[in-house]
Amino acid sequence: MTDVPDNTAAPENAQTAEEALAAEAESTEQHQVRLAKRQRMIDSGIAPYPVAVAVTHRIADVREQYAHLESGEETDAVVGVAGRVVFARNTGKLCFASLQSGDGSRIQAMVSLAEVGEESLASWKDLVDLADHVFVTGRVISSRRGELSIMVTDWHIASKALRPMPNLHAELNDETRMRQRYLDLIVRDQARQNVRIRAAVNASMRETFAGHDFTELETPMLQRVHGGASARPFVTHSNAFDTELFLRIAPELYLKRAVVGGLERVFEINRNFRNEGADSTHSPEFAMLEAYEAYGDYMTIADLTQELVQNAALAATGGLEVELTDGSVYDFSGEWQKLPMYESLSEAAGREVTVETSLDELLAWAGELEIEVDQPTHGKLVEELWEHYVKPGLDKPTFVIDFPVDTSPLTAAHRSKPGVVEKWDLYVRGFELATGYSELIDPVDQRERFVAQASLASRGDVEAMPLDEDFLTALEHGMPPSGGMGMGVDRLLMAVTGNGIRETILFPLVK
RNA sequence: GGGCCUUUAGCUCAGUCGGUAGAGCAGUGGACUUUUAAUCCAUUGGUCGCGGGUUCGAGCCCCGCAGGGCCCA
Repeated sequence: MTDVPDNTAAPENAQTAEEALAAEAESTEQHQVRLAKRQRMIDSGIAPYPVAVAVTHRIADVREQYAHLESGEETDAVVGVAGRVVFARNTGKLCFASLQSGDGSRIQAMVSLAEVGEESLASWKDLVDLADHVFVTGRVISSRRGELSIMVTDWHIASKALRPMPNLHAELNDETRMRQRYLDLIVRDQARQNVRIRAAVNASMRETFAGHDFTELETPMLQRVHGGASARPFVTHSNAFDTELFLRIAPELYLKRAVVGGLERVFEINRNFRNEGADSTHSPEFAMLEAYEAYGDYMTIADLTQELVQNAALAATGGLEVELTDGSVYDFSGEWQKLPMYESLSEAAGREVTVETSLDELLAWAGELEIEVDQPTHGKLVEELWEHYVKPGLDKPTFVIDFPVDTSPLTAAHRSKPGVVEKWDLYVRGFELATGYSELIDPVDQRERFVAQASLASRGDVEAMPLDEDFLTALEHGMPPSGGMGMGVDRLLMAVTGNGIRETILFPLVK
C-alpha cells in the first residue's frame, strides 16, 4: 500500500498512537504479566515470536499414526509438533500441557525434569501460559493413564499470547462469539465446523456448475447504475472518476450482458450489499448465487437448483436427510413438488381463485381475514392470501410456480397460461431460499418496465430501479431465451444446518 | 417501527427488602515426577454499559441514551 487516499478519513474505531498507548496503560494485570514475560524472553535472547518452527507432524497425524499405543507404551519416534496450550497441569518435576491445533485436535506434552533438566523445566514453568503457541520436540509415548503424549526433549515458545483465553468450561456468549470470532474458533468445535461446511458447500456448488458446463464470472461490485433487484443501495464515491458509485444490490444485469455476448451458461457466487435492516435473517452484505442458462427456462433452472441444493446438503452433512442444530431432521431427497400458486390457493382455501377473480372479491376476502395491503392489486392480494392459506403448511422442499403478472414485472409471461408469469420461488423449511424465472428478453418491453420503475423512483420510492440505458442497449443486441435463478448462499447454509445467519457468516457486521 | 429481556472481575455468571461487591475458571506466591477442568495452602483483581434523577444511602428504584438478544410488524 503506497497510495494513501487523500480524502479517506481514519475509521472512527481506529486508534491514534496516543490512544494506543493509553490502552496499553489500562491493560489488565494478566496482560501486564504476559508483557513482562515477553520482555524477559527478549532480554535473555529467546525469541517470543520466532520466524519459523520445524514442525514435522500435525497433531492430527500423530494421533492417527499412534492411535494404537497401549497405556504406558513408549516409542523411539521423535516428532516436532506445535499447538496452542489449552490446559496446563504442573506437578513439581513433571509438567503436562494439552496442545491444540487449528482443527481442534489435541495432544499432550510432558515436560519432565529427567528429560529436559532443571533449567529448562524452570523456564517452562516460568514462561509458558495458557493460550501460548508452543513447539515441542520429543518421543511419542502413551502416559500411564493412556493419554497420547510427546515426552519433550526440547521446546520453545512459538508465539507468546499476551491475552488470556476465554474460560473453556463455559460457553462464550453470542456477542463475543461474533465480535471476536477467533476466540469462538479456538474454543468451540461447532464454530470450526461451520467454516468447513461453508467451504464445502461453496466447492460443491462450483462442482455442480462445472458438471453442467457453466462458467464462473466475476462482475462489477462497484456500479454506476444499480439494478437487478428492488433494494436501497450503499452509495460511495470514486475519486478517479469524480462520480457517485453504488455497491451492487445484484449481479443480474451484468450476467445478462455476458449471456448476450455468448457466454451461454454463467454463474457468479459473490457478495451483494443492501442498505437495509439487519436482523437474525438479514445481513447488509450477503453472499448471493445467480445463474443464467441460455436456451433453458424456469423449469430447467429449477432442476439445476434442486441439484445444487441437494449436492450442497450432501457436501455439508454427508446425506440428504439432514439433522439440524435443533435436533430435527429435514429431508432434501427426491424430486421436489411444483405447486402452482392459483391452484394451491384454491385448494387450500376451498374457494376458486384464478387470474379472472376480481379485485373487489379479493379485497373483501382479505378484509374478512384482516389482511391489509398497501395499494392493493390483484397480484398482491393473491400472494397475501397464498401466504395465509398455503405457506404455513409448506414443509417439504417446494417450488411455488406461476405467479401473478403484476407483482413480477421483470419476468417473461407464461407461454400458455394468460395472466401469470414463468416464475418460481423455492421454499425450504418454510422459508424462501431461491427464485427462478424464464427471463424477459424483449428490450422494448424491458424499457417500458424500467420507465415505470423510474417514475416510481422520481416519486420517492427509494427501492425502485433506475433506468440502465447501457443494459438496454445490450439487450437490443439480442439475448437468447434463458432461464435464470438467484439463491442466497447464507440462507442455503442456514437451510442445510439450522444455524442462524450470524453463525453462517464468519465475521458478521456488528455495530 | 412496537413489546419483552439483557449489560457486574480477563471469561462465564450470582447479587435477597435500597445498607458500602461475590463465586467458579484464569492470574499471582508456594507445595507436588503420570496429570486429564489435576490437587492442596495463601492471595491480587471492579468507572456494576453511559448520563441524569429520587434517597441519609443506588449494582438494585425512576428517566434518557448506547450495545446485545428474543418476539411482533
